[in-house]
Amino acid sequence: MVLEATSQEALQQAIDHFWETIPPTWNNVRSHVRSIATEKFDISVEQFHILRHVRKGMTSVSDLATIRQISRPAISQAVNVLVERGLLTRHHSTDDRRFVELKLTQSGDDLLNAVFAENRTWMMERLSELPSNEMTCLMNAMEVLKKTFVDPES
Amino acid sequence: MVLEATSQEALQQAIDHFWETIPPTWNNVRSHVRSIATEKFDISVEQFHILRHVRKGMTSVSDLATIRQISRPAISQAVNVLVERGLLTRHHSTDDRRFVELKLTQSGDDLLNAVFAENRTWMMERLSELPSNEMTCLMNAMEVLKKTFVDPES
DNA sequence: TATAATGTGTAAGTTACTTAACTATTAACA
DNA sequence: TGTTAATAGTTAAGTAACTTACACATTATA
Repeated sequence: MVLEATSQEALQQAIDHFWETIPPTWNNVRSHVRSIATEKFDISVEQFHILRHVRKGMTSVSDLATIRQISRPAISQAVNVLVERGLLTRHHSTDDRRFVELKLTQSGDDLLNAVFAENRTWMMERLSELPSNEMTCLMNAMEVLKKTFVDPES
Repeated sequence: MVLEATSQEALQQAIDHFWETIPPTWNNVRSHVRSIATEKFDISVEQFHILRHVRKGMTSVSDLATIRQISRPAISQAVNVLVERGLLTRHHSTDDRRFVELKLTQSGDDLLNAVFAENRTWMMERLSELPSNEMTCLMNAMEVLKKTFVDPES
């Protein structure tokens, strides 16, 4: 026996909840990251995302453009700034010389750590107030969200 | 007896999950909305958010600026475009003539309905595949997220 | 080996944002 | 009550980040 399908009404309600929750949640977290990134380190949120993805192993301009949903030239220009600031290095791949491999410098890595550390403090202040059952619920829901809206594509 | 506090490790893991899930999820949904809004209706995602918030009762430029985290002039300029396109009307409040009350026109309302309808189809395709227990989990988690990152402020 | 495809960068133009300064209206208060 | 301060919004000017179109280098393909 399979689990019964969710009703149309419940689905609609879930979509409403999504719209009331996800955009403002991300907007608030993003805002906090922006204030750290711009005020303390003078980089944009987009530049922060690029550093973050490079550290996660996404080292090509094209991949970054795909995942960030902006054009390759836009990534290239943002990378220019990051290279000029000594946060990132470019060098041509030895396998395929068309590829430019991006790599964090030490200070790029430090900057990322510093931003994440400040953000962690901020988020922990909020998350630590949750009872453990709600935390478990949250963790499971993240997996569900990822499976539903992230993994299927790209 | 109170529920025990979440450990530091679990909190850190929750934050990691958040970063792996919420930004790409919202980015993908936003992307889909953008493709509908720009290709079919020639408005930006920001303009869509303005229409959405006005319909929800947020009728002043200042409130929109606060919730969207952009400057009042930026909202004012976006509203100009929406008024020129006949999607929104401005008129001075009778209570306090400094206030400009924004209101959706019929075609603004229609546009919003059309965008939401297309988005609903897209999201339902994905959400309908979830078993009901995961759906329940998702709904609960949205409440938790909202309480944690949205309601405390603003 | 010529041609197409791919990955990236450059150039020019557009758009959406910012801050500063302005108008109109209301509130505070001596 | 009249003057000053505060608030809501817009206008103006400048900037930053994006876009498309094109160019270049390298690799795959026929």
